[in-house]
Amino acid sequence: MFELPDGTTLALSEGATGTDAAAAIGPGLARAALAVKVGDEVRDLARPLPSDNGRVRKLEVITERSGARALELIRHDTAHVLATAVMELYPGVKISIGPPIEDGFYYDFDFPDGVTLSDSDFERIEAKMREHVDADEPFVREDVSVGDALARFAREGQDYKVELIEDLIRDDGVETVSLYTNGPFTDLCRGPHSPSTKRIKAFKLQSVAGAYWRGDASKPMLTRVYGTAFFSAKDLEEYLHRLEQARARDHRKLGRELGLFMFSEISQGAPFWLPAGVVVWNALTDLWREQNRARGYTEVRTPILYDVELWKQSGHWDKYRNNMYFTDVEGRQMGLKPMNCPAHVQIFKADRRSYRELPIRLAEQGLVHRHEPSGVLHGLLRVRQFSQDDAHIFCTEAQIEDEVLRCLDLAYYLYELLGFDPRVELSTRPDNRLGTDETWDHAEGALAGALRRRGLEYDIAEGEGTFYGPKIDLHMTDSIGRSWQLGTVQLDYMMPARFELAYTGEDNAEHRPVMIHRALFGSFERLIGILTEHYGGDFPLWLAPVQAIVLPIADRHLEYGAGVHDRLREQGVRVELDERSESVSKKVRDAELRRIPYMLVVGDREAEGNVVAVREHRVGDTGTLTVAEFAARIEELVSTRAPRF
RNA sequence: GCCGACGUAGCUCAGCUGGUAGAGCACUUCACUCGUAAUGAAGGGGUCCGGGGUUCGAGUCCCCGCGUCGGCUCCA
Repeated sequence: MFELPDGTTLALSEGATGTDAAAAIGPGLARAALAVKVGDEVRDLARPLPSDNGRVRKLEVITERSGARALELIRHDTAHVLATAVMELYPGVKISIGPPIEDGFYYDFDFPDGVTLSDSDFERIEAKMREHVDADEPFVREDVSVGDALARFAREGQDYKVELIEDLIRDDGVETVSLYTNGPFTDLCRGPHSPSTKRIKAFKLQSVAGAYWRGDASKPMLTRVYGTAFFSAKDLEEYLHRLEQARARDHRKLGRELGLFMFSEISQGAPFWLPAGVVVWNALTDLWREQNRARGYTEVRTPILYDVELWKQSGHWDKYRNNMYFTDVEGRQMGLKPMNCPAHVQIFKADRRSYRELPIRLAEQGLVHRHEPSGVLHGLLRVRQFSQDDAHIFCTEAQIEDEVLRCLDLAYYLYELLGFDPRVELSTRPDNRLGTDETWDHAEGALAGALRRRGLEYDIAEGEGTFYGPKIDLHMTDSIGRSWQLGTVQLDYMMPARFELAYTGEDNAEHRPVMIHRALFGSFERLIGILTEHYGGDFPLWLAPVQAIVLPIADRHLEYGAGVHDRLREQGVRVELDERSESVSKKVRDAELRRIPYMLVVGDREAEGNVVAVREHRVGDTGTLTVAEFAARIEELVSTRAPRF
């Protein structure tokens, strides 16, 4: 017995297939069917349904309308068709794996020596793929013994498939594997697939990239082809259009257009902050400083260059040396700090500490240098030199959960202000770790407890904690869907031990404090990158590099305009005056393109009435105000850090 | 770091199979003095990423660097 989504039940004879089920429900559904979902498992239509063993199981027929599940099916189909075409066009190519992924699929190939692929080859490959789609070739599943499968792929020289099967035998003890054949192509594949290639209505190859076999940098590099597929050309077009629009929000493009920052070959991975970018930075610094002060942090500043002895003691020499920069100073080896923690530890150690002082919360806009591999640099989001909104909290074991909760409160205060909705991750003990299980139990419990008290939903990243403690990470997504870590709250038992930190307890005995490492913006660089994309360049007034621009209509209005400009500047408004002898339309257009929130048009009427005509960015004319009224409005929006004007 | 693509004026880009560089925007000057997304004209501006090589001749072909982009790996 099967229960259908509408709650009705369906009885089928033993051995009935997915096709039979769809047909039993209705002929239209049978035609539209791509696969069936029984329980949580999606299966080929042609396969007999699993025996119900007398239980009622949920059954759903997957069609084009089934959303992500259906798209995943035909994207996986398309990956097979891609491999089919590549095998035909490039004899001797070895295939590896080709799964569906978010928004598309990929297939990894190992081309014969001397053969490379570029996107200029896509047209030819797509044409060949189209032939197979048009040919309406069924996907035929066949379950074979691992012996037969191994023999087959070994004979064909498909080494990667052989390796995959050998691993399946070794790790999972499988005795049979499934093969799927479409047209001339047979692949080792778990399935499921739709009935035939004809179900792929629209597809496109998108990019080619290198990818290590099994994601292991010591293994051969394969050629990965990315593509996507949809049920209609219209859906594909819309998707490509969305991608294009997302690229318009790219912070690297906006950063140049808005004069926020620049890069130079002469210092790879290190942003040059331009005047407009510094305004944004400083506005964020004001927020950071204000909130730190309000929440019991004290601000410090520490050096960036230290004797390597410090890094040996902290463990960075062992664990992080490859990412650090070193230099010789009069024969002494020095290293630039990649993190601020050992510096803050020095401050903690500089005095005898009492339990009465704890928690001690040291905050710093700390400039750190990390030697990131050149291939991973990415605008402001991955750089080699950056300023963290760092803080280290030295506290007792008993204070941990409250302190972590305070960190989360601050994080969410900031994130809500910025309009962020982060993904939260709790990373637990890794295999390679310091400390006892009891310590880890307590540490993980404290983090989870704080998350629970805050009512946050979170993913658990098993084993992804640092070797010195578990952590909570807050992630945001950029304009092209990549996830970046902004905030982090980490518990650390190791650093206090390595530096023999101690405080005198109520019992007059020495105790070891616990350290909490905490950065909520992550870094100002990454934050501004994400913020730029988040706002699409339209910064809220409190962050906008230029908040208003005065646009005189004709040269004879320059004097009045200059007066308006000066009065606003005295009120603390970041204001400019467009003195060019251009048309109003031109001045408005340029101000709109610069995303300036307010344009103040002044002509005869305004000069006469001692007012300004206010045009709001992306809104248009909003009427006339006196300069004082306008300044008050700005002041209100800035002081409340209003999300949008 | 690895794989691939790319690198032409400040920006965005054109430059067929080799015959010593071009557009739009921006900039400067002049004219226009304008009421809410481009007024017109003239002008200036380029070691074609750098270094080798092939060739009578290289922006164009080859090699080596550097950088950027997309992935992969990495990411306190």
